[in-house]
Amino acid sequence: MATDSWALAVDEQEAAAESLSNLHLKEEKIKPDANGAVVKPSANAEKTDEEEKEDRAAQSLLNKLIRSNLVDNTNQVEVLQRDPNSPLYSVKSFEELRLKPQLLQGVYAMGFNRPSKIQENALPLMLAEPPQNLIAQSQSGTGKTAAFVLAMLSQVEPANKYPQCLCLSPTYELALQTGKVIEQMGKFYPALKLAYAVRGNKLERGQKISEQIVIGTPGTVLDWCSKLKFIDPKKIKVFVLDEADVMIATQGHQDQSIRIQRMLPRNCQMLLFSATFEDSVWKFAQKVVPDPNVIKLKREEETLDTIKQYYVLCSSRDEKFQALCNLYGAITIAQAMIFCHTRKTASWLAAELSKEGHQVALLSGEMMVEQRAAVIERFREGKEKVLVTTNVCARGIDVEQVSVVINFDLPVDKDGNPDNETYLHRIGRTGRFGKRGLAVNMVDSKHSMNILNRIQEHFNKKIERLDTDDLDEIEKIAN
DNA sequence: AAAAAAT
Repeated sequence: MATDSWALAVDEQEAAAESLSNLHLKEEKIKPDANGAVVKPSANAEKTDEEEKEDRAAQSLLNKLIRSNLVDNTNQVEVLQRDPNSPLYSVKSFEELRLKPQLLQGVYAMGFNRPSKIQENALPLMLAEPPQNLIAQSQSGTGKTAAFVLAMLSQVEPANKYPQCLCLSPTYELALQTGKVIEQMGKFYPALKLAYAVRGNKLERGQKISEQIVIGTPGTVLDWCSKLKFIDPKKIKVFVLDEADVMIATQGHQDQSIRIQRMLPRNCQMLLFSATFEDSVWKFAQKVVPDPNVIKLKREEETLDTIKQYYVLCSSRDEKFQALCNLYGAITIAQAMIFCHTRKTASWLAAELSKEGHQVALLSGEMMVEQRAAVIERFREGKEKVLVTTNVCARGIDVEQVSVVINFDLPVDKDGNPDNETYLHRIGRTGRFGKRGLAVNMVDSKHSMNILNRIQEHFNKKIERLDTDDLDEIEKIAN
């Protein structure tokens, strides 16, 4: 894929990051000590025996907490076709799909050998002639992104220098992440270009863009299609809604998403993907998508089997903070995300943690986009171990080393009711692609205990108490 | 309440 200025900037950042991390590896080279035991010199150089002991305790705590069943791949896929008479089939290999050679090359270059469960069923429908509309629900980390990127890339005509595929994401960070997948998978199309319709990406007025694929957030995309006329929506062939439930929910980005959708041509293919669809949203989805095919991965609660869930009982925000500090040694063994309800709490918590001498990163919607891009990049590279954030990072953000999610505030909607979908998405940031994960919920009142109990009932999955003052009890619970 | 816009 030809790189535009934005993509080039990303490439340069990556190259710089790579050389930095190589340097880091050299410094950290593991070598045996005098007794033949292998230690990481830089990790223990300035630590006292006491601190080392704490480190070991934290490591063993983490290992016990996240020990869990391996992924059970027995999830069943349910497929409802818009034409029940046409043959139902799934593919077991990418070759069967007869993709263009450049696309197949891109698929293999990304390390995909065979389709995932959702891809087996979704790809034949999406690539059928004529193109089919699809509403698909499957858990976090099952390959939804690759599925719809493949659909866009197989429909696109690189020779036509105007936007033909449009993908909407709920946040800036997710748009960047998905854009990277599009760039990687499409890199063997020499003439293909991708445009990012996100905040801060300002273009010169008065001309159309030539990129064949556009990824973006709703507000900017709407502007590009209507007021600024950078995009001719009538020429869009494939329209993708990622995290579709929040994109069409009244509480979410419904207005803008639907306004964009109405500008598209009648025969435009519509693809809706999400891990969750609350009942009312599911009904609305089937109303706005003409003749949809529907794919559901049964037993959504299976997701939770690879994630150990706990709660910590406190009586105030300050106590939650203390409990979090007690846990800190354990959570920083790998990477962790800490979710707060408001931007204000997030920035307060990040400040308090750094006052305690902990290195943390902060990410919320009140920050400038340049800053947000830099923070998420540092977190991805592992330069930041702990990310304090809001619901901006609840969905889709995929950082492999994240093994701990902490709900400093439980997810609630605007009426103060438990937000089960957001809960599932948040803790789904860990335990991705079959890895194990740990979720810790901080409770600070009768009210939030009630919220937690309702979440527990909704998923019918025990959330156990964790006492961060008592290491013995932690061990006991972990066993 | 958060996110999302060149308003």
